Formats: sequence, C-alpha cells, structure tokens
Amino acid sequence: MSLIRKCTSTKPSSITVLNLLRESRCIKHLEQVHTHIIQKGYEQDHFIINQFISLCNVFSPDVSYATSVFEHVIQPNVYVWNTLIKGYSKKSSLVDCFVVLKQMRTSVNVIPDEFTFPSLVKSCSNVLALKEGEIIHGLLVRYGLDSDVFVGSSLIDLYGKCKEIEYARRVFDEISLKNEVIWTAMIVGYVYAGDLLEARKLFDEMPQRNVASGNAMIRAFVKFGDLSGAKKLFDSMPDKDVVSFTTMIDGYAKAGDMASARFLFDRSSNRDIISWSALMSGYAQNGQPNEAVKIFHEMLSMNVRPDEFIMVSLMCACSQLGRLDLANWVEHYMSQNSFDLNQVHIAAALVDMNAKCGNMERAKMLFEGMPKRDLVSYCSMIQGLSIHGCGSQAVDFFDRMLNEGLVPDDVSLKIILTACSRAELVKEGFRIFNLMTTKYSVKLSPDHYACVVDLLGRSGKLQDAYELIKSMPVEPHAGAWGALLGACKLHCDIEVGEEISNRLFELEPQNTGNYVLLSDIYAAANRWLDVALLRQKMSEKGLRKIPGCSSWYAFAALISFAIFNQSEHCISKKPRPRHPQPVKLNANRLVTGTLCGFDQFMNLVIDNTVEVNGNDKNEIGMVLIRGNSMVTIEALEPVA
DNA sequence: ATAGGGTTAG
Repeated sequence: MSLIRKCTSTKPSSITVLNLLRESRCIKHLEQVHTHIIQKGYEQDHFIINQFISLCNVFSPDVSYATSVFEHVIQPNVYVWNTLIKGYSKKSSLVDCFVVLKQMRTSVNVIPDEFTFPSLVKSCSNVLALKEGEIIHGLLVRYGLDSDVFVGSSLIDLYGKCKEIEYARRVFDEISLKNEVIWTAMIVGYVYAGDLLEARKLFDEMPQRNVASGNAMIRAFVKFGDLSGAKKLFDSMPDKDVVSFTTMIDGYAKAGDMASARFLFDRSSNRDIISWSALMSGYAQNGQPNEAVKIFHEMLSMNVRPDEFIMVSLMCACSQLGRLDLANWVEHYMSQNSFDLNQVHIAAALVDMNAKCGNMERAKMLFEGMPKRDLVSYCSMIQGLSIHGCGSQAVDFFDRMLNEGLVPDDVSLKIILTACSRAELVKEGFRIFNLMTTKYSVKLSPDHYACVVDLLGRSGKLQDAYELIKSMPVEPHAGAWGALLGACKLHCDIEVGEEISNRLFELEPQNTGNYVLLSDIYAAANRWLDVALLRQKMSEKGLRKIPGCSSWYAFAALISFAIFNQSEHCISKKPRPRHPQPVKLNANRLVTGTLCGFDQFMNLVIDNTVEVNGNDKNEIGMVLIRGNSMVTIEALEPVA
C-alpha cells in the first residue's frame, strides 16, 4: 500500500511523480500521489495532471475526484480538457458532458480538436441519444473535424445504432481515407438496419480486413440465422481471437446447438469470462440446467471469477431445477463475493429463482425491495404463486401490475391464465382474458386458447370448452385438445372424451399419453371391453405405454421424503389397486392447490386415497423439494 | 519533444 516510500529513493522530480503514477493501481495509490503532487507543487503541470486524471478515469467510480483536481488547474490545456471529457463520457450523464463541453468551448486559448469528440459521440450512442449526437455532429462540421477517421467511426456507430442508416452512409462516403474501423462500423450499421445483403457486400468490398471486421461479419451471419455462413467465415479467418470464438459459441447456443457450442468452447485456446458466459447461458436457456451448473463448477475450479452475467445464468438454471439448496447457496455466494444484489438483472433473477424454488417469502421480500418492478419480475412472482397454489394471490399481483401501468404481453397472459386454471378461478380467468383482448389487444396464440380450454375443462364446463375449441379463430394445437381430454378424464365424460381422442390420435399418433387418458376414462366407467380394444389398437400401431417417465429427481424426492419420515412405505413400490375406484383426489391438483400439508399428503398417497400417475410425480417431486429443504436429492442416485 | 480518441463478444 505504501507506494510513496517505495519510490522516493530518487531525487523528487516530475520523473518521480510520473513513476509513482505509473505504479498506481487503485484510488488509494492516487490519493498518495496526489499529496505528493501538492507538496512538490505540480498542480499546474499539465502533463502530470493529465496523467493523473487519466488514471482517475480508470480507477474512480465517478468523476468527482477528477473534477476536483481539474478545478485546481488555472489554465488547463486541450489535453487536460479532453481527458476530463473522456471521464465524463464514461461515468457521467450526457447533460453533465454537455456542461463540461460548453465550459471548454467558452474558455480562452482552448479550441476543441478531433480528440475531444469521439468519446462524447460514443456516450450518445450508448443511450441512443440521436438529437444530442446531431448537435455534436453540427459542432464537428463547424470545427472542420468531421472527416477525421476517429470522429467518423464514432458517428457511423451512433447513426447505425439509432437506425439512421442513410446518415451513417453519408458520413461513411464523406471520409476519403477509410480504415478497417470505418468499414466495420458501417457493416455493423447495416446489420442494425436489418440489411444483411448490404453488410455482406461491404465486407466483400473492403480493401483490408482485420479480426474485428471478421468478427462483426460472423455476428451478422449469426444474427440472421445463417450459422453455416458464420462457420465458413470463421474457418476462413487467418487470425481468430477470443471474440471470434465467443461469437461463434454464442451463435450456436442461441440456435440451440449446444453440442457445436461445446465443441468450439473446448477447442478455443484462450477463453475469457464471456466465453464461459456464452456457454452457460446457452445451457440455461436451452433447458439443460444441470449442464449449466456443471460449467459453473468447472469455472470455479479453474479459478475464473464469475461475474453478474454468469450468476444470472446460474440462477436461471437453478429456477429450472427448483433446487432450494442451490438457490440458497447462490444467494449466499453472491453476498459473500460483494455482488450488488440490487442490480436490475440480478434482482429479477433472484426473485424468479426464489419463487420457483419455493421460497415465496424471500421472493416477495426481494420483489418489494426492487427499485423498479417490470413485467418480468411480476411474471416471476405470479408464476411462483401459481406453482405454489396461491391462485388468488397471483390474480392480485396481476391486477397490481396493471394498476402500476405496465402493459401485459402474451407471456404474462399465458402465465396468469395458467394460474387461474390451476386454481379453478374460472371467473377471474375470463375477466382477465376479456380485458386482455379488449383493452390491451394482446395477440392471442393457440397457447392462450389452450389455457382457456383447460380453465373451462377443469372446472367441469366441458361443453363450453368444446364449443370454444371448435370456434377458435386460430388453429388449435394438440395441447388444447389434450387439455380438454384431460378434463374429460377428470370428470369422467366418455362421449366427449372419445370424440377428442380420435382427433388427437390423428393429430399426434405417436403420443401414447392420449391412449392412456382414454383408457383411464373407460376404466373409470367400468368399460373394460373398450379398454381392451384400445390396448389392441395401440399394439397394432406398435405403440407401447411408457410407464411414468418423470425425471429422476422427482422419484428421488419422493423416496427420500419417505426415508426422511422413516416411513417403510415407498410409494413407487406400493401397488395401486387394479380395480378402478371413483377418482377421489387428483394428486397434481392436490399438491398445486396445497390443500393439505406434506405429511398429510404422504399419508393420503400411502393409503391410496390419492392417485399418482406418471406425470404427476414430476410435479409432486418438485413441490416436495421446494416445500421441505431438508429433503436433499444429491444423496440419491438417479432412478432409472 | 511529450500526453488525449474510434470498430467486434455475454
């Protein structure tokens, strides 16, 4: 820490101060050098002050320190001004930047030069401030600086990001001596404008390419879904850097091709945090949460420090796994490693993770503590409440969301309809459905209709559901019919059930689940002949009933729950009576409705009062894991 | 004499 003592063996001079500055690695060091500068009277030395402010821009979180030092300079030269402005561009608001620029322009003996503006234009482009950018462009023309390559590339970038491709092109054409950066910025501009052809044309016309231009073009191919074009270019590039690899990995991940993403990741010689992040988010977003967690551990074992992107991906994976133990560990890890839990993305992911892993109390607390609640966080809460059987609370949150002025989208509608249907809140479901179609004009998809069919079906309004499905303005998919068939099973309606089954057998002939549902309906009505006929039909088509194919941890949870309670019964071993009894309780709804406690629930299962079928086990398992953190699943091997 | 700037990745 004691920087001064280390370097003061030589005679104090400006060289010494510069050496001290060169050795500085943090604010603390700068403060020490600062006292030195004051003591030795270098406060008016432009060269030294410029270096000093430059380092403030690196180490200081805001512009306050740089500004206070700057204000002691009586006649700052253009270098010092430029460096100060760079700091403001990086760490302050656009308004403040303009204030400083104005001060610079009105001070005597200083004229802004080509170094003054690029960083300012960049901070405009960061926030898509087109108007402010145009003001600066005007100044650039007035000062005669608009044909400078540095100025030009920043302007092209700004106009490109703001989708003003014509302006960008005009700047591009005006620059007589174009370098690779100018070309690359223009290519990226066309990509923003959605014009892959023009981007490609420019790339082919470029007299000289470098890694960045190649990377930009890979990115363009990826963005327009041309993975093979991207790979071809990638393979042809003579110099590939981390960005090249990462862009390609990210491209594969976004296209859902995790095998190729992983292959490239393993082959890439130098990886950085973004390569890891691309891979992890790929696994998390393509429904492979276990792989994402594995990657995280691999990363830690290689001493790579995770950043907030990595943590968000990890939380996303955790949400899918519903593992409260992991969720708690992640939260603890983040607070131990001084992550800012109030950062929007982290806060949103935390709410989602806690909600989906069963800690609704924590989720609520985090949710209320958020500085701003957006659609996504509301959806996390609503979905969490829905999963845990708090349907009416979910509806309350939805209404609160609307009252806050947030405009619901198709995803939020799907979530709230599912919540209503689970909790049999038919009236509420329809109120929201109608509101969405009239007031908010949400675009309805077959999924939404499937939700409403499910809503009607579960509450016993089979005919209404049937009518709706027949009058849908969009083509109903198998999910909608399936929901209705499920409702037929629930309410033992043979007539409608048969009709729908036949439709489903045509729509998805390979789905044995539909046969099983119809078979269950016949069985419940003691129509064993029909059951037999159906079985025959299945085997004729070469279909076999696949017994409960839940994921292993659902089973593991059930078993470990039994072990935990020192119960000798293990429901997976307990035979259910072959002879059908009237359906008493539906396990899935019992659990999602949390009509009883877990102990009670297990007793009901063991007494066979509750029917547990293959699909239910999965959800029951999840709920058990969430409901009782003492049930650990890691101790168990996967159940085949 | 010196010093300050732009493009590509999650």
